[in-house]
Amino acid sequence: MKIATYNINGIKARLPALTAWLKEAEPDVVLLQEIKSQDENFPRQHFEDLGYVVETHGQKSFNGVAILSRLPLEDVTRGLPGDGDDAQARWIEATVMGAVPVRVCGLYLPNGNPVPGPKYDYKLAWMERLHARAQVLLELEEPALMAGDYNIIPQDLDAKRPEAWHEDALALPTSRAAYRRIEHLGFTDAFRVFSGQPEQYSFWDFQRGAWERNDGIRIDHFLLSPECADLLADCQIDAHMRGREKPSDHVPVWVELKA
DNA sequence: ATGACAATCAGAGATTGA
Repeated sequence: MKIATYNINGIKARLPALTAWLKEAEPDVVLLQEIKSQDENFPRQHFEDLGYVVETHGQKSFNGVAILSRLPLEDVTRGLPGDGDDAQARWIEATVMGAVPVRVCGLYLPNGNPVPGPKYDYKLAWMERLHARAQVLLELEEPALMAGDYNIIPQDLDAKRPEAWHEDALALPTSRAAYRRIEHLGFTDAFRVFSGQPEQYSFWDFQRGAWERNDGIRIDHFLLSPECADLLADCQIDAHMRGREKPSDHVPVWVELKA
């Protein structure tokens, strides 16, 4: 089972690039972030014609997450528990019914800039809720993963110019500690299982020729429960997608599970 | 210190992103 995460930065603008990638990469499941679309405007039929079932959790203009799956989905839920007043669409869950069922959570973690301020407070509060949800998932003792745009640069290794990010919400010690606190509950960063190499990024700014200079950061992650990590066969970043026509600023990251 | 780039909504330019 091949499961991918992809911050597409607008479903409407990314339809050609996403469609081409689906046909090339043939993922079974795709967790999408920043669809920037309301549910009723999402091009559902387009993906159904390609063989995917579609579940969305959208909002107008900003944020929004979705799941595309070639396998049946069960028990779909929307919204990260812990704040019924949270109007931002950043979390969707479903169980993928493969040979081994896998609970998948697609997430778009708040950016948090500028620091300090209400946006950073929201980021930290959201990560506290994520920690609580992660604990519940672990207690199930079943294959589960949380994947998406975490807006966290876990280590200096994950940035071309780490010093440029040290005061930023993506890499502040407080941000990194909140991420590690979740990881250390017992989750595995799937990408680092296979590669300790530097210069492996999932995001490059549109500005200043960042892609051409490989001036990137690794902020799109897969965290796997122990039962899911036992199924892990591969994890790769499809960096080449950043060089395509009308690319997103993020590229797909995927895992292969023996499930 | 600022802007550069892109997407959205709207129908110009502000807002958001990382």
